[in-house]
Amino acid sequence: MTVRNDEVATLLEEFADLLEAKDVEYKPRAYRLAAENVRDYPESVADLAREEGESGVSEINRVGDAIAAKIVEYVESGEIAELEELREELPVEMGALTGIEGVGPKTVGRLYEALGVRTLEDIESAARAGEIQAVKGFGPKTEQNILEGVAFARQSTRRQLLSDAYPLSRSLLEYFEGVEAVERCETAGSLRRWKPTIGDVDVLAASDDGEAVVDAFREWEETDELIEAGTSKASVRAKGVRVDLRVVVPEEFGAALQYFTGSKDHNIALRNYAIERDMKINEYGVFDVSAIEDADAGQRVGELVASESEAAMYGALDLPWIPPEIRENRGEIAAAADGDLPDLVAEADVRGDLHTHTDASDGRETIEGMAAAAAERGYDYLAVTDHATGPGVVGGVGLDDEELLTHAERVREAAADADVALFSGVEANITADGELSVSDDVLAELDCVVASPHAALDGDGTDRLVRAVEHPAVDVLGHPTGRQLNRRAGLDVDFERLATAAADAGTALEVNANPNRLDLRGGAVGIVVEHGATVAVNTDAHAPTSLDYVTYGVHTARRGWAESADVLNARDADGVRAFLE
DNA sequence: GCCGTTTTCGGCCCGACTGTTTTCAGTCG
Repeated sequence: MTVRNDEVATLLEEFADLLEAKDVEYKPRAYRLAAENVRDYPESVADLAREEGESGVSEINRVGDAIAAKIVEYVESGEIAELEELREELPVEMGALTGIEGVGPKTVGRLYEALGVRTLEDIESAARAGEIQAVKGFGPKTEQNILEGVAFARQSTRRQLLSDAYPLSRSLLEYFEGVEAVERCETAGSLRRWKPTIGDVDVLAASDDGEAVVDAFREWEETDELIEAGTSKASVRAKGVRVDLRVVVPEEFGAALQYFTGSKDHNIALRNYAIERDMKINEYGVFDVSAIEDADAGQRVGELVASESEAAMYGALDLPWIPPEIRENRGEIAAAADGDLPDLVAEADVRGDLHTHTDASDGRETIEGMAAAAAERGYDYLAVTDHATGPGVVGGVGLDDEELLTHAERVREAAADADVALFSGVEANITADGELSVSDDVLAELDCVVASPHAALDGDGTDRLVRAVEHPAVDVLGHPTGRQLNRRAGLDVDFERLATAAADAGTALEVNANPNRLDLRGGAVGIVVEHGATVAVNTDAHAPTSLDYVTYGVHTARRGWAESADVLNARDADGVRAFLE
């Protein structure tokens, strides 16, 4: 059994919550920090535990001897004795209960002590019975808020996909354009960094009249429910997504935008970079504190150097502006200081799509319709890669060998009248052993062969995927891990090995831009690019509108530091033809 | 429980908001 990093991290977070509920000091924070670093650790922590034991695991940042021992214990035995004891002492469904807005570990602990509340059902019936407001420290408002929060917590434990959060943020920004009190506004937070899933939407507005902006926010047509509102910040629920607004004065907009975009790790590293240069950076600006004795004496201590724009904020530290997608403290500050920031691929660089479907398999549009949609986007070419039959794709959806050849002929006929170059192709299935579901002589007849895993999507997939990229007919490895956000984790993959094999074989690795997939993810793109392999940003579109997903794919590739030269479909048609041959 | 050009013990980010509290605790980002 493989133990995933996020599984270990979740256990450590439960540890933290249980300790916090018991009013233990400082340890909860230690467990949470360790959990974050375990979750972000680039390799399998379980493998590390098995191969190098406690000393290896304690090499992870913020993981010391005690937590390392617990991780090893979990990997070896499947449980942690001390966590089991804590669970017995406080037998509550911690994750579910803290999912209620406004309910944290301490509240859970107190309600368990006072009322024996263990589950969402318990807390709901206690609230209905009026028992909660009778507990010291709780009142009718809190009880009512819990009651309202329970219903939402039941259905919404998931993180939002970009395809939910991004359009919502655009809608709010457009609305604010018409609000007089708003001078400027911008998305911040993980959405601006284009993380594949979003906890909530953060929007920042510049105004000298915070109350007017908050009032307008409350009247936004998408607002379903007000969560809280003050004079400088407010939160609402809109289409099931939490939207947080902050209002700052225009002079400090850049500082606030930088601060609230994060990531937290990037900001900590940047703060330290500033301190080393006798500067101080926070959400109000960059300050020169070289002449100040106590730089911690206040929020705006020292001589203000920059605050109005983000570029000026970085410029005050002698750094070029760093694109939000790479603000993850993965070396971007050093690269910026050295003048080595990548020239990231842009959406306008994309010249075509190499993984699309038509009504010949499970798409909803004809070859001609998809070609017209590609032309309308200004593309130079489109590959028609309908499903082949095979593991994970049933006959009736996928095409067999004979149907593939007929379909390729129809693509060639359509190409004569199309305003873009058309490549005939297929999305073949990769079997559990790494073989393809289409015969070699059929593959040889097609311009563009995408090979993707559609079945047996768990366990280590490296051997199988390496075999597929080394197949001479394969041009693109489609959605390599097969993950689906909020649904399944997909294959475990040694991306270094896969990237090396792909670079040697001249096969591109896909960033599938479908917002349910985003596979490869940004971190994997970084490894792929570093090892010299080529990336293809494809939408896997099953209808013309899905070609728009390219936005999500490009920003995911940018999270992996991909430049235009790394991206196959940023080349012109001849360049792509040369690669496919 | 973790960590150290504040280094082996003594600290651990912090401000806004809400609700309950008569001066503050819990949650959230």
